[in-house]
Amino acid sequence: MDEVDRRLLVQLQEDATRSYAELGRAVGLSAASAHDRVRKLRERGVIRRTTVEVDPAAVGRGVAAYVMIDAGAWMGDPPTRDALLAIPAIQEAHVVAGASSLLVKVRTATTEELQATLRGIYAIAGVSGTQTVVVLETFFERPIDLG
Amino acid sequence: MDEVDRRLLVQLQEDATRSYAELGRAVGLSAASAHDRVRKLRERGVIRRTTVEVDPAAVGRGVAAYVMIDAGAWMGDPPTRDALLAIPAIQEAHVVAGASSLLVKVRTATTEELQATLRGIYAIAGVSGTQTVVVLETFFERPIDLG
DNA sequence: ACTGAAAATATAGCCTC
DNA sequence: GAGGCTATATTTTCAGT
Repeated sequence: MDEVDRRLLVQLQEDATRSYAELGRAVGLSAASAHDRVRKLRERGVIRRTTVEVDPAAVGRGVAAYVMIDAGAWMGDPPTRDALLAIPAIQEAHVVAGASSLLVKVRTATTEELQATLRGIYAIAGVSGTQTVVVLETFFERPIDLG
Repeated sequence: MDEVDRRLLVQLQEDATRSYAELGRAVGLSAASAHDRVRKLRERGVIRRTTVEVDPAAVGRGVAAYVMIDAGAWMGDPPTRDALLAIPAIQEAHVVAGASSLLVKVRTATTEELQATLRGIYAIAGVSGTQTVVVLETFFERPIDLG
């Protein structure tokens, strides 16, 4: 993970369709060497995967919300994780420090579906309460800053 | 946006390095037709961009936190957006409904840097308070469910 | 890490339904 | 308008150095 790797990651976060020739040019390497670097970044797990960012509204997932989950007991264990994974509308789940125990990000088509998702969350063992923050507008979402 | 498009998006969200031949096979189309569909999805903005997911810890951004920002006045306007954009550690920013006005996701190397970021947030016009939720462990982060 | 060649893939033009 | 076929241009990938 030297400066060259970091610059390759910046390029790929911006646009992962760039050719290795182009990547090499951007960081001062041949296409083959750039390719080699990127391959190693993948192998080491620094690059977890290559994916496409989809417009949520365009695929009927226009409602986003963050749900903070309160618990009577510790919920930071695999059974909780699996229970959350089983709810498709939950896009992210984190164990957090603070007033609540867990924080999840939910994406649904409608507020009715959001309500159904909350019902599903309450059904998980240990959940004693939730606070929901509905997203009105997303200002921006961007890659990790590697400056 | 028919069923075929949705299946293409599922494939690409999983792994955007898949060849068009492979994509075509997965949805029952020729490589050329699959390519055509994907091109149109990009043109229409359904696919916003192709990117790589980077392991935050591997690039020295191991600390994640959500910050709820309280405001005395309405902060859902472009000047606020620009002020948040100017803080590199802020990865996402949303205007939300609830007790707070804004919710941002922050990624830093250390808790000291998190503190500095909070200082930066307090410096924005209109901010009257914050509540920070520090991520202890991320259970999972996954693509939008297109089922 | 670079060069050069081989294999795989992406892309464009044209045709058909 | 959408899919499919063919041919060409790029790109990836793998030697060897």
